[in-house]
Amino acid sequence: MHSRRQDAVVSILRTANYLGRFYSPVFDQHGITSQQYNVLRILRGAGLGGIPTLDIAERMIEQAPGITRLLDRLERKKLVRRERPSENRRQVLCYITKPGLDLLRELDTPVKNQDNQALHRLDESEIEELIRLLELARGEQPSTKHAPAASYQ
Amino acid sequence: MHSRRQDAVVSILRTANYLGRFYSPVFDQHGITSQQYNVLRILRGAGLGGIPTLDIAERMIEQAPGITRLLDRLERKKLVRRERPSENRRQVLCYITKPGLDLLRELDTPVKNQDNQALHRLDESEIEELIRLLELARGEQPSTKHAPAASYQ
DNA sequence: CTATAACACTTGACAGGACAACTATTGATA
DNA sequence: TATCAATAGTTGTCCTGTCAAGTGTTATAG
Repeated sequence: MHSRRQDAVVSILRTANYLGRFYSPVFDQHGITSQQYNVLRILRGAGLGGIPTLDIAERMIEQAPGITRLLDRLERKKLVRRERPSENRRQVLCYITKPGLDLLRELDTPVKNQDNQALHRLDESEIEELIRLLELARGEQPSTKHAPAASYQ
Repeated sequence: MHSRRQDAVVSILRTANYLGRFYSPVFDQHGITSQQYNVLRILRGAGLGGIPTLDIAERMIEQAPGITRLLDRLERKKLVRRERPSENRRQVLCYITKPGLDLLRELDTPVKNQDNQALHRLDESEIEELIRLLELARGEQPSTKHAPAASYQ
């Protein structure tokens, strides 16, 4: 009836929830959400060349419609700029603005603080083991060392 | 700059996301969502006495407003019944209906199947270790054996 | 016994994720 | 070159989650 495997599933979901709440005060204080922060980080990473809308969606593991509207909100806050280049009028290139970069810089330290405090009960080897088990859980090949993610999600 | 602790956080979030997508087809096929399923399970667990709205919210680790509206939708589908008892007209007791119980019974097998397939790459000792590490991650005292959760979340 | 606090929600407004359907471009094919 | 398919987004709708503010009900204190 009741399996440990199911307990593990529940535990993963609860922990994700817990972590969301752990980080959210940092973003709240600056008037953005964690998802908006992630998009801004992706845009900062993309640099001056900008990045098409759907490429952002891909890096976020999210569906396109959400990204369009999330960008709408960031644009309203002047943190992001979008333009449809005349060479290829199908896609929409997205750029982070100066105020966007400023906001990210303000957030760098507090976010890093949260990163360091998160999971503080786990030591280094436990962190590695957790990463390995979660990769297995997602059906991925466990890797000894990971390429850096675009952002914290 | 970039820490393994942060990788672990990202990994937890991604895995939760992955699991959500893993289970959702089962619920989709029966016209409910995973959250609605969770509430129905809680109501089934509560039995004939019913359970107040906020008690459901508590077990779901969710805010009250979401539960009120979720119950509205379940009531529209006739899967749930609510009443304000005359002894204490402040609270609203929620009950699962016959159709609600029938739906849960239909879902029992497919959900159990998903439970068994989820995390199939992990063996028993890895499941135990994962549970332990996640409890630590949430800052809880690791427990050798857990009380069964009300539902999969 | 009446004002006030505490309780148990409910409502409104907004961000986010998901799906389906639609629009506008561009590329490919006949 | 006219047509059709593929690409890249956008719009509409729905469910969920959160916060703030409001309603009705019961308990408490003066």
